[in-house]
Amino acid sequence: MTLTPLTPRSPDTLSAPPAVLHAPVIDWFEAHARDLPWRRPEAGAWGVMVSEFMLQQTPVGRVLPVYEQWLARWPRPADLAAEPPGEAVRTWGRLGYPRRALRLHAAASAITELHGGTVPGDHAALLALPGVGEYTAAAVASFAYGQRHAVLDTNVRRVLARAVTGVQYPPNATTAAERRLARALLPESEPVAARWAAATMELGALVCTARTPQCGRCPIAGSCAWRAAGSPAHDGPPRRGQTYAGTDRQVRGKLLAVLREAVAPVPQRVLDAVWDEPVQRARALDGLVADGLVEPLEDGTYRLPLT
DNA sequence: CAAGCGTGGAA
DNA sequence: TTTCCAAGCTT
Repeated sequence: MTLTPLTPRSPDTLSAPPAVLHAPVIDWFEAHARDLPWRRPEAGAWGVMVSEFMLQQTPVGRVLPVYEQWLARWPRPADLAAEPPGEAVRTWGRLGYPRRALRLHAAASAITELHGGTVPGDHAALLALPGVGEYTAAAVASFAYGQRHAVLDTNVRRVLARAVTGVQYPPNATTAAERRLARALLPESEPVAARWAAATMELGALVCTARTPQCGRCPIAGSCAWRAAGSPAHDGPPRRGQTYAGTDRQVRGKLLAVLREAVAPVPQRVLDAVWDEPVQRARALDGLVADGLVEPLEDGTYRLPLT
């Protein structure tokens, strides 16, 4: 089989969607997909949704144990909705970005009240749920309900940037051009499109990785525009890195860690011990309260929210 | 639309 | 050691 390298071009000029990509990527997926619990049929739409929340900016390996605990304790949205949001925050553990736990709890409540306890399959209804954005709505509709959507996560964006556009990395923020390209590449058949979405994501996660892509194991290396161009290094402004040490985020993390472990309301002085700079400490705590992650009590103690 | 939001593993 | 980065969302 001869693969013709794709030359860099805009989606507007795609005379025909390069279906040459579909079969190799999907075949590779059939052979190499990881056996993840949220991909098994018994996960259901709720399992898929829980996994998508947890996987927002958190690696698979750290999600796995918490996912299992979560589904065992709250097998349906209504089970979670019946408990205080603080229990969601506590069970979230150290996955990071704990507002996601709060939003997942709020989403479970909305699903219970507005959708009879069943995760909606409608893209717009999904998008209306707390914590569900463009990516997560498409992912749930596609993975749980087999629908045809452009599922644009960081993995897919990187695969398309390289294989089709011919650059090492996608832009910092998702662009209209990327959405157009992803839509143009979507297989016509609904089930094939759903498979394609999962397959491109997995290819980005396992082979077409950010740092050291394993091109030797890539099913479309022969038609990759980036390789055809000589694998040029990223050109442009450096990708925005995140600092952490000394930030409010770090302080928030320390404060919340204390509250997660506590079985009773925590006195102010215990929280004061986690950070010595009082202005930043107060700002961080205020922020947690404002976010609804922490509940201040009349007596000056704090706990995870009951409401 | 850029900034803010956690955490830990790997290079 | 430092830096990068991991299935984003909200404001």
